Amino acid sequence: MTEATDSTVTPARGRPKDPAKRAAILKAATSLFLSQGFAGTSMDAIAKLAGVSKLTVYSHFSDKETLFSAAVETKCHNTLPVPIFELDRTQPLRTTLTKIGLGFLDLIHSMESVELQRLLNSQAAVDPDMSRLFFEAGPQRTLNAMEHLVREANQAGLLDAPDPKQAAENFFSLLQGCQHMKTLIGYRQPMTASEAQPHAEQVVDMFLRAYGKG
Amino acid sequence: MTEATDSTVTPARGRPKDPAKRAAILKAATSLFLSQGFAGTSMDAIAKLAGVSKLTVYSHFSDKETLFSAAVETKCHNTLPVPIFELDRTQPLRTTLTKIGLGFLDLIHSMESVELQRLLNSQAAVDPDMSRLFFEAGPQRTLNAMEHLVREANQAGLLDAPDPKQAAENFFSLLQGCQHMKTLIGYRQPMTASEAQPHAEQVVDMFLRAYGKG
DNA sequence: GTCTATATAGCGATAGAC
DNA sequence: GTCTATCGCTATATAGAC
Repeated sequence: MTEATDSTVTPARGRPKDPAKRAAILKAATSLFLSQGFAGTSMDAIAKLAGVSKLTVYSHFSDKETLFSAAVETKCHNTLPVPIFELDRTQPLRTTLTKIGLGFLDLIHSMESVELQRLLNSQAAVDPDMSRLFFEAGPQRTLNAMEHLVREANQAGLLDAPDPKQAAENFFSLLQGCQHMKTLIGYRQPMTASEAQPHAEQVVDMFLRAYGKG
Repeated sequence: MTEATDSTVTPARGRPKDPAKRAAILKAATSLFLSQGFAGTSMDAIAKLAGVSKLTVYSHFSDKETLFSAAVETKCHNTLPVPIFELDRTQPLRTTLTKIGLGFLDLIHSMESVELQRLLNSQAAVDPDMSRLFFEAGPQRTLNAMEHLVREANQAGLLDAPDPKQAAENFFSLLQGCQHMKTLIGYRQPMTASEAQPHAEQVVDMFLRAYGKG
């Protein structure tokens, strides 16, 4: 604050403080919080992994909760790329849905997503804001895109789903299945690509049996 | 488990140790672990809630992990009453399925179940055995019973589900829906009875559209 | 066998030197 | 602005009296 180096060319104006250390801290914190949980991660461990001293950590983030929030935010934007949800009328609907399904399975069975959801679950009671952040940045957008696709398919005469929003939820619920719950509680390994294919096909099959234009 | 009460008539012989204190400790531990998590629960808090001293706790359970395991085991036998899965041919299948669905929703949205699953999620990486215990004692039995019912319904000509096991999983996956995930991460309150009714009906509707005969 | 009091260790957060 | 050394607190687990 007392300072100098006023009219220099260097961007180190006023209080340059953080070059890339902040990023290193955030990266280390994210990794540890996801794998060890909130209580299981110490500020010392974060500092050590980031290659800085603990006080440097505190100079960037006032306390552990603040750092935790920042770390989770950086991982909250898991979502399917919107282009997947474009209804391509040159392809059969079944193909489009299967492709969406595979993308979704790949996303939710990534170590990243699994650990993030475990973390949110464990902090659900204490950090409801974080859950809101996550859900609206990720799942909600995916659900909206799917609902939009169902509406288009209805209008195109490809589907007969009276409640598109509900149909979208049902689609992803089926994709999650029991497998995802088993994975979250550690009873099974995340689904592999070769397992995902038949599962997605089976889900699309049921979905079309229920909502397909008959 | 390593107990004795050897060949004496008087229960106070030798080392009677635990009258009902063990039960009190387990009850307190279960309550705290479920609501506060593993790291968030101290042995002091358990002792205080159980109304005994901390050393008494340690005399019954060698360490915190052991107590944790024992506490979780006592809560792992949540399952749907099997009688619900009896196929009553005097009632429409839709009615039976809706009843099962409502029972399932009531179970998984109970505070007890929600907290247990959050706990298992947070300890998934460190306690895989516990997840196995839970899944096989609870969800697996429910799934088996449902699969059996689907098989019966197939034979009775009420359903046309080529893969009964898969159909059973799909049924419960639909019931869980997105709502349950939102509840787990703390984004929504558990589903109430008045919300459960239309949801169950909607699920049964889709299920019968997909697997119903004709 | 059970309780009060305590040893030991680890974590979050801070004070002072470069 | 960054690092080393440390305070204060809490929690697990134990030692000694009734």
